[in-house]
This record gives sequence, C-alpha cells and structure tokens, in this order.
Amino acid sequence: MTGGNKNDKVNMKTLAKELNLSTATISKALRDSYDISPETKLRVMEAARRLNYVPNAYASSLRKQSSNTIAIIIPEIADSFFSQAINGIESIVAPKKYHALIYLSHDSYEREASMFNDLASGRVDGLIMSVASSTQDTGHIKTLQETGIPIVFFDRVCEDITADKIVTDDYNSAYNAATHLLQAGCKNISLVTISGYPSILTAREQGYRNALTENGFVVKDAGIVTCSNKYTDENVNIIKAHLTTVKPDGIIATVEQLATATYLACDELKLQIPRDVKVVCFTNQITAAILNPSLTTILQPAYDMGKQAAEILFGRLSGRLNEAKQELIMPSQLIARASTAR
Amino acid sequence: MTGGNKNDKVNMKTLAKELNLSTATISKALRDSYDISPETKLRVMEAARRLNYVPNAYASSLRKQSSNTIAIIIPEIADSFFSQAINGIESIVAPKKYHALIYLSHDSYEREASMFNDLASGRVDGLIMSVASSTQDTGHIKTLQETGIPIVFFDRVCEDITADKIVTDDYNSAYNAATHLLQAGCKNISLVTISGYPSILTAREQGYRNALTENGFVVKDAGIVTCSNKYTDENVNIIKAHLTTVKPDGIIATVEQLATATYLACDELKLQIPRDVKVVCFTNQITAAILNPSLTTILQPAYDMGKQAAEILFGRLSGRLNEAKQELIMPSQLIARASTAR
DNA sequence: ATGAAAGCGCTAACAG
DNA sequence: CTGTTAGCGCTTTCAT
Repeated sequence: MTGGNKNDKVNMKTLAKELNLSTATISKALRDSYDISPETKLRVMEAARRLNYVPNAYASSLRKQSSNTIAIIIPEIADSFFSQAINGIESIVAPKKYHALIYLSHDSYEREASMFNDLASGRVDGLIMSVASSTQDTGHIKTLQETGIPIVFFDRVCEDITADKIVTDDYNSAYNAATHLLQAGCKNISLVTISGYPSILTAREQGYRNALTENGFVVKDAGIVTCSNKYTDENVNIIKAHLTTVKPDGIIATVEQLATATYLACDELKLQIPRDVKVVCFTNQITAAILNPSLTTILQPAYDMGKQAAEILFGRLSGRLNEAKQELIMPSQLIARASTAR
Repeated sequence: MTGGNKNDKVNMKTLAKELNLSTATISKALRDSYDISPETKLRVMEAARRLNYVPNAYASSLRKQSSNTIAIIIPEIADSFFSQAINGIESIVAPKKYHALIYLSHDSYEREASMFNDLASGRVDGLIMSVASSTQDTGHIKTLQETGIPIVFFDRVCEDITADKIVTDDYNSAYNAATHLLQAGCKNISLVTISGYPSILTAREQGYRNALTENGFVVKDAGIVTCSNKYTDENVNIIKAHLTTVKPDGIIATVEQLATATYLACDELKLQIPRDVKVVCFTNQITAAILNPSLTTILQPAYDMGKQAAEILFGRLSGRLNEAKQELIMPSQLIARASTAR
C-alpha cells in the first residue's frame, strides 16, 4: 500500500495518553457530556483535531447496539422515480449524520429475501423499502419487523403488513388517466403493465377498469398487456404484438420503463402518436417534455415521498412517533402533453 | 416496538451453550475452517439455522479491522450515467457479499470533503469515486489515500492523484462530435458545458477546440457557454441567452442534464432542431431515441465502467493486483440520430 | 469532574 | 480437533 502507515492510528486511547486522561473522559468530552469541565472539553477537542482523530463507527455501533445507519431497498436504481426518491431520503438522512445502505432487489424475490438476513444482524436501525414486483410471500419482511426494526414502505407497499406507508393515489391517477384518454376521444384503451404483485399495479388496474366501466365500456382481459419486469427491450415486441392484434387507440403504461418500449413499438409499426394511438405513462423522467411527441405523464412526487418516508422513519427511531402506523397518500399529477392531444 | 423481543438475541455464545462447545469452535465451524470435524460443522450449521443465528457484522468488522464494505461517491444519483455505473459496480460487489455505501456529493466540494472523515474511520475497505465538479483542492482525497485505502476513480478523475482510473476517451469523443457536426454542415458550433474542474470537461473542450481549429475555424471564447452544475432549470435561460446572441448552428452539450435544457431553450426560442441548430449531447438517457427530434448522443459504457472499477478495486483489496496503478480508457460511442441530420 | 472496569460479539493466537 | 484467552475501540455504570 502506498505509504499506508497503519501504526499512527489514533483512537481514544491515543488521546487519553496524550492528555493524561482516561478514555472514559475522552468519550464523554467528545460527546459534549454535561459532567466534563469546559476546559477539558476544549483540550480534548483540540487534541482530537490536531491528531486527526476519527471515531470508529463499528466499535461504537457494537457497543451501543445501534448503528446510525438505515437501509433502503428498491427494485432498481436506474429509474427516475427511485433515484429521485433516494435524493429525498438522503436530504433527511445526511444532515442527521446517518448513513444509508442501498440494496437493489432488481425486482427479484430471491435477492430481496436474501438481503433481509443482513438486516437482522443489527446492521441497520431501520428500513425504507419499495417491494420487488415478484414478491408474493412477505414472510421475510414480517420476520424482520418482529425483531423490532421499524420499516417504512413507499410506493410499492405490502398490503398484508401493518407498517407506515407512503403511496400515491394510484387508483385515482389511473382513473384520471383513463378519463383523460376518453375525453381525448379514445374508444379502445389498453393498459400496459408489468408482471408481479405490487399493490400499486392492482390499484392502477382497478382505476383503469372502473373508469372504463363507468363510462359504458366493457373491459376485456385482452386489453391488458403484461410485460416483463426486467428492464429489457423484449417488451417492445410484446407491445407490438398487442398493438397489432388488439389495435388500441389509447394506452396507459403503468411504469416508467414502459414509456420507451411503447414509443419504440409504435414507431416500428409506423403508428403515429397521438393520431393513431394516444399514450399516457406513469413516469418521472425529466425528458418527458421533450419526447417525440411530448409525453403525457402521471408524475409522482418522488422526492417528497422519499423525504416523508425518512421523516416518519426517524420519528419511529427517536420514539417521537409512536401512534398507530400511518398510511400517507400523496397526490400524483397528470401533466397533459402532446401524446394525448386530440 | 411491536413485539420486539430483544432478549432472544442469538449470538455465538448462545450457539456455544446450546451445543456445549466454545465460541471459538462455533466461529471456525461457521467459517468452514479446516480444523473442525465435519460432524461438528454440521451440528453448528444446523443449530445456527434452527435458532436463526445472524452474525453481527460490526463485531466482526471491529475485530478483523476490515468491513467488507466499499464506498461509492458520486455527484448525483438521478443521472443515467451514474445510476447505470452503480448497477455495474453492484454486479461485482453483491456476489462477493460486500456492501456498498453510496455517498452523494451533489457536486459540492464541501459535502465531498466532509464525507472523507467518515471513510478514514475504517468504515470502508475501499472507495470508488467520481469527483464533484466543484472540487479543485484534492487534499482530502490524498489524505485518505495515505491511510492505505485503495481508491479507484471513474469518469471524473483527479489528474493530480496517482490511482486507478477508468475513463472514456473524452477528447476523441468531443473531437468526433464536432467533426460530425461539421460534416452535417455546421459553421458555428458552440460548446455547452458546466462550471467546475473535472478533467473530463477539459478533455471534451480540447477535443472540441482542436476539431474546429484543424478544420480551419477559429474558436472564440464566446462559443463556450458555462452552465450551472446544479440540476436546475436556470440553465435554460443561460442557453437561451447564448442562442440569441451567438446564434450557433450546432451545439455540443457535455453532460447529461444539459440535453433537456438545450431542447427546452430551442423550443422556447422557436428554433427548430436540426434545421436551425443541430445538437449532440454526452448522455446515457435511454429516452434519447424517442426525443423530439431523436437526439444524437455520445453514449458512455457506464455499466461496464462501473464493473471495471469494482473489479480493479477488488484486485487491490485482495492483493491480487499490485502492479502500478492503471488508467483504463473505454470507448464511447457516437450514435447519430435526427438532431444532427442535414 | 474524572477514572476504573466491564463488556458489546467476534476472531485469532496459541495450548492442549 | 477443540478450548482458553486476549482484545478490536468504544460507551456506560459506578466509584471516587
């Protein structure tokens, strides 16, 4: 190692020796405890700075049985919704000098379940998560919860678990999206969605179904296309097949990665948006406004959802918050653009 | 806490008591050490599973003085290049049962520098980073490096630090982008870039300058627009002002977040791409192909860069790799689309 | 106001 | 093959 002088490691013992104090005093002085004299505190702080003392987080965690670390479990990081949510979480976590350990499930139940081993070891004090779309059995989550670690769900929540949850009004958003398409003149609206069990998909599908039914349309199963939850381009073919057979004049895409797939499918089939098919998608992509044509989106308050989730988690961690678990529903926003123009 | 039965915490002592063995034996058995009898190993494994034993990572880290954790420092997470790079890093880190602690500098030198305190505490075994654009003084990085922690830079590297580096061929990419615009008929090409010191910006600017000069053009400083490195929309105005005064017929945008700003600026000024202005941008956004018009991009191999960075880091950590530091240059790809059509 | 001592859970010499 | 022992660096009673 280039100049790794491991021996100059300075810990509390070093400081104690330097100042002729005990490590106990050092410890208290550094934590600004009330029963240390102001002058001693100053001497300790000064020495710490001078010798470049850095506390060992693991020793502290081991001793205190708490880690000042939280976990974030999300399906995917290369997704605007989730990355914006992380920025929101981080805006709360960082100032508190907490750390965030980010786990990516890649929408796989197996990966997700295996991560929970780690979490039970006291590695983290709390968890913020969005469930993998392939997760059906939630035993791993319940087990962790029983150890007393607080969990806050956001967006993709577990219906069968009692915990704090931050979601958007998925039912209404999809209902509004469908209504918006109907008003734009669509008569045959399809739902393009992904496989899996997240509650948000059920809610979005229900909103879609009810909007159609209430407007006198019959919802056929053929009108619902299920794509892969992988971020691959096989979905383009699935959507192309659907467009060819069912010939919808309107599409609601339920998750971000389906926006590009839908556009490409239409393009390859020489279908023009919005003339031949109108499209609306649940997405937070900043480029929606400059797409060809600009895309009507349902924009979720990702940053604020993350922020809220973190705030609630810290409320639980500090004991400040100990009422019943709450479910916070934050409004999404339908932003009409050219892809749904008449 | 809901059913938090803290007292059933099972550690090695519990297992030892259960099986009438010492904790040393338990420890070795669990690590599959050669000097434990197969039957004992089986008994230990079985008991561990039965009692739901989870090792305490912090105790282990404290004792071993290594944490099986690496740090990733990047400017921003809501950026396709960086999030794809993280996926690449994670593809190497996860199978090794390592953890990745992600730190976001938000392109601020102060934030970045303050993170380095944390890292010196033995919290992480190694670091993969992309430097904040506002970082000029690299003392904090050098200090950490001197403690013997291996550092691998990717994309935004530090010129004045000897370390492993993964970059793309920024000079050539910009050179090619400029040549591409010239071939498309541009006579007045501007560079839209961000403020800050990353070497990649210098390289990209140099590629731009040389391509123009070699083709008989004079590069004026007015042809280079410097935007904010914040992910805000004030940049739209900066670019609008430039378009109005300098009236370029071609634009090279050096970083992802400037693509949307450039498009919006043109749109607001009713300038048509590619008729009035041709645009090429360094970006990994998946939506580039479906923009209006589709955007000519310089696509960096983000995922592979992350993967390589992680592989080199693990090479250093394992001691397998101990030759001189290497600088790996990975090729970017210019993907011509409608925004630069003649 | 300061210090002595115990111990968080684990690992690694070393003995047997 | 198994156990004893010491200690990683820190925090926290409990004395003084």
